[in-house]
Amino acid sequence: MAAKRNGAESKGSGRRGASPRSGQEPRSEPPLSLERIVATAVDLLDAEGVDGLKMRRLADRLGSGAMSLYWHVGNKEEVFDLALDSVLEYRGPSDIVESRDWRGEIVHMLEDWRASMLRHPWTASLLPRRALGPNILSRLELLSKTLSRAGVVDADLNVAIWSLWNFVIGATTTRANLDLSDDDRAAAQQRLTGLSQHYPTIERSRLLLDNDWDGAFSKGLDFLLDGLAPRQ
Amino acid sequence: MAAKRNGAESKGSGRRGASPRSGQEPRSEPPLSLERIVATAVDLLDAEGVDGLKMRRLADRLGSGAMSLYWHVGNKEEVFDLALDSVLEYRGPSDIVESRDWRGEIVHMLEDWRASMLRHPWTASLLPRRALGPNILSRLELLSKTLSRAGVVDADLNVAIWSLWNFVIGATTTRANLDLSDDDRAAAQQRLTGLSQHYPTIERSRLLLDNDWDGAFSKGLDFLLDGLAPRQ
DNA sequence: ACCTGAACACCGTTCAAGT
DNA sequence: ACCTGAACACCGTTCAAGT
Repeated sequence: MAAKRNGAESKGSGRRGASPRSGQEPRSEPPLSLERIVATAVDLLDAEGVDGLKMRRLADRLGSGAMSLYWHVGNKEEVFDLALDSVLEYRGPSDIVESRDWRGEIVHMLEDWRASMLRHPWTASLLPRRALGPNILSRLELLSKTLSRAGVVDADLNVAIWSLWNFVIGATTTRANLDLSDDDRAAAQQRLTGLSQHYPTIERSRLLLDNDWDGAFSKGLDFLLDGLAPRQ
Repeated sequence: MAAKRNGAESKGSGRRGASPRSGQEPRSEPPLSLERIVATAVDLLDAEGVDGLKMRRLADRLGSGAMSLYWHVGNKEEVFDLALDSVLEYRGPSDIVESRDWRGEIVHMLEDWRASMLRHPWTASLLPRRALGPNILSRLELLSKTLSRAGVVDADLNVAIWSLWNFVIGATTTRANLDLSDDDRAAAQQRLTGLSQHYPTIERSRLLLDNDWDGAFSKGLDFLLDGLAPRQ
């Protein structure tokens, strides 16, 4: 309820706070800033996962008191939102002017999307439950534009986008979580072979042991694109 | 690490009837049991969401001391696992003998899957991050069998299953979470229209306002199936 | 075998206060 | 404007102990 913080907008590009004499203090910690907080949060999440991000630990890494964060940030949820979006910035060509190969473009965009998420596995748990930040929206916009230009009619556009979104989200969350713990995999294998009479088909196809995630993603994406916009 | 509990198997099918609406009126609580714990956990999750499940609160509803749960259950994670799987029991025809319409069967299975999850929105956050219980595996087995019978060659089987899995997971998590908070939706709309020059395409297609989730799911599923196994 | 209260080790956040 | 320590209200879980 405190009337203090209101920077919930993330200030768009941030960046304005460049101290005139910046770069003078290699020794001591630079002052707190939204940018530093977000960047450090990403590091922490990379290192310790979703459950590893605690406000006190984050403050520790920043060399500040735990409560100092709350001047820059409303609460922990906001840290999640900002970290998530910051990691999903699209660095590919922001616009494709002459897209002869629209399908290749889409495949590239989605594989980049997936790769960005797998580089930071915690995004898989967060993305589906959080608000969409500007970088995420940019990706959707570009995807949308490319599909539209590729000839997908307006009536099918949203279905196409959500289908691709679903595919990426599902693939990354599954990949990030099923793969993370080897002991779980081993246990699952044990259980499956033990109960192979109950699940003969998926046992035979080695569904849970198949770890060609990359191949499954690109092949599945191909199938989906075949359905969405068959090559003429 | 205590050597006590080991009933991690969930005892097969969970959740059979018993006192339907016996909240906490009668003073004579039945004794604690895994089944009661899981069923009550589901109720609690339905009512309060993932964050609403606390061991103390769960014990309250069961009319027991908070620590009593730990005799039946290893920890909170296990409660999540058991609740999740118990809710995903498939009640459809457990086997399709003469499946003329395999495609219809698959659509039915997946729409039932989605419906089961949306009836308990918290499953959307849990399913991708947890171990696969027997009911989930049964669904995968049946799906696998049907696809195989439909003529999907073994080499494509795993890709097909994971693609459909991805689609269902992505669709339900997105639906459950984006739809949950109306204020978020309003905020997103505001932001989007305010920044419509940045995201003209998705603004024009009203991507974030389109709430025909059911239609998007079945249409998208149709597209995906077209790609996976084109009707001859 | 089953259940329990007290207690520990946290964690997010409020508050009153410093500069 | 920015930062802080002390303190509060939790929460999962251990433990020693009850029946």
